[in-house]
Amino acid sequence: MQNKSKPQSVISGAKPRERLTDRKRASIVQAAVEAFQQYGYFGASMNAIADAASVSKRTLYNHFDSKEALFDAILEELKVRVEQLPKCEFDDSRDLAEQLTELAQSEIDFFTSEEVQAFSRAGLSRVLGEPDAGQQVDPRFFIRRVTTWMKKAQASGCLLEADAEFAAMQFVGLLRTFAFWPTIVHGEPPPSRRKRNQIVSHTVEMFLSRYAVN
Amino acid sequence: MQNKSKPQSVISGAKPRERLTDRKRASIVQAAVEAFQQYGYFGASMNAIADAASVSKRTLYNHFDSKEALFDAILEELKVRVEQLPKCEFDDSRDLAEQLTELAQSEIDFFTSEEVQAFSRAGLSRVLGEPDAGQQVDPRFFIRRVTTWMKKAQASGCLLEADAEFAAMQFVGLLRTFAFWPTIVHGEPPPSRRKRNQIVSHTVEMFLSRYAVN
DNA sequence: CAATAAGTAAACCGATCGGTATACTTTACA
DNA sequence: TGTAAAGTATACCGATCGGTTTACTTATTG
Repeated sequence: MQNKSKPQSVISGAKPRERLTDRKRASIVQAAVEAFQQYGYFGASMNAIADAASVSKRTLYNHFDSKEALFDAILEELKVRVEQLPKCEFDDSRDLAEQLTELAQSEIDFFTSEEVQAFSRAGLSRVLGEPDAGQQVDPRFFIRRVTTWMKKAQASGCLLEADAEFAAMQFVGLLRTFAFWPTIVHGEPPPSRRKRNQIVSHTVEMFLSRYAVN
Repeated sequence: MQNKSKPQSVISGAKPRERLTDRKRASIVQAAVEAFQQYGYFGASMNAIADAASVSKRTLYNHFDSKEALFDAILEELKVRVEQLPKCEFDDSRDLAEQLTELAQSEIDFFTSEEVQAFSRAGLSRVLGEPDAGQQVDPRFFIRRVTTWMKKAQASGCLLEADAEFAAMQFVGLLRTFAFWPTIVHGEPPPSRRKRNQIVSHTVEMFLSRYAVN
């Protein structure tokens, strides 16, 4: 018997006194996230996940009926995370650039986080190998928050009228160009806090130079 | 031992009057591109590629020592393609927006093309499953053309001084946000000519509103 | 404190993978 | 036209995969 103090789910919060079965489950999820990140969906074997989780293979299959089910369970947890992001309501009494900066910052913090990175890599590798099975995620889902912000800012007359969703994609796209895709594709380390601030400020600057009312 | 005498593109279709061995090779490559695109690097099996190419497995391995070699051979062809893109030299006697539009258009045409899409999917699926073995592609490679354009435009005083590579990434990133990643990730059909023109014009507009000297 | 739910290790299954071996036929060219 | 190069079909190899089975031990709980 080795570590009794296995960390909890990478994705959900910490809970100190859990039943063994819950700890096992959390251990599995953590190992799965790491394995999927490191080797992709197909490269991560259930054997390896069970080993890394210090769990017998049968236990793994008692918790999750299949590799797919395991993956989907993690995906579901991730979606919850997205919905728990701060609301970022537009407030026309506050400075526009300041609010945009906040929005960009929370956005960039989200998708440079380890869990999101891990799962994006895994999800991408899966969708690339099983084009059919991957359409469970709405492309608009991850920019919905920004889109609604844009709409409100436009309605308040603080932003030029334009296709809000398009503008939101430009905004998020600029962030992802520097802080998401390079990490995913080239395995670069995620940008430092300082780097991220630069990216955010350049993005806000470009966005406002196009959409600010003057 | 691979190439003997083969100036013709491996990626494009087979020509009628070739030696049998060349036709076989071309057939293999074509089948491989399609298989890699459809099933990803790991999902595409050498058996399936041989069958699809109407070639015996031994012939496949006579042309390419391994799956990796086959993949790399195609990758090499793709690089040549990139280098053959029109030069797009900056010309300060011409309208800035017009030139930027041309640059964007040739850029977007390139990475919405079927071959580039196919190979991006394959390359991505591979790099996600073998993070170590995939770093043969320089991230700067695909924006080099735009970067040098930016530098010349800046030197001519037509664009605001700024980090040329960063600006190039913003420019290309905006294009890819709409015309590359959605196709790769969500399997959407590539945007129509009309759609692409819209993307180009919005991108040029945003870019100029930030970097044009006025 | 039993009963039972959940855990363990290890062998096993059928399928598939990348790649090779064998034995033979077709194509290309000096 | 004869021979070497390149093609074919098919079976095979060892490894690994997702998932199951067996026989047993440990935790949790009424």
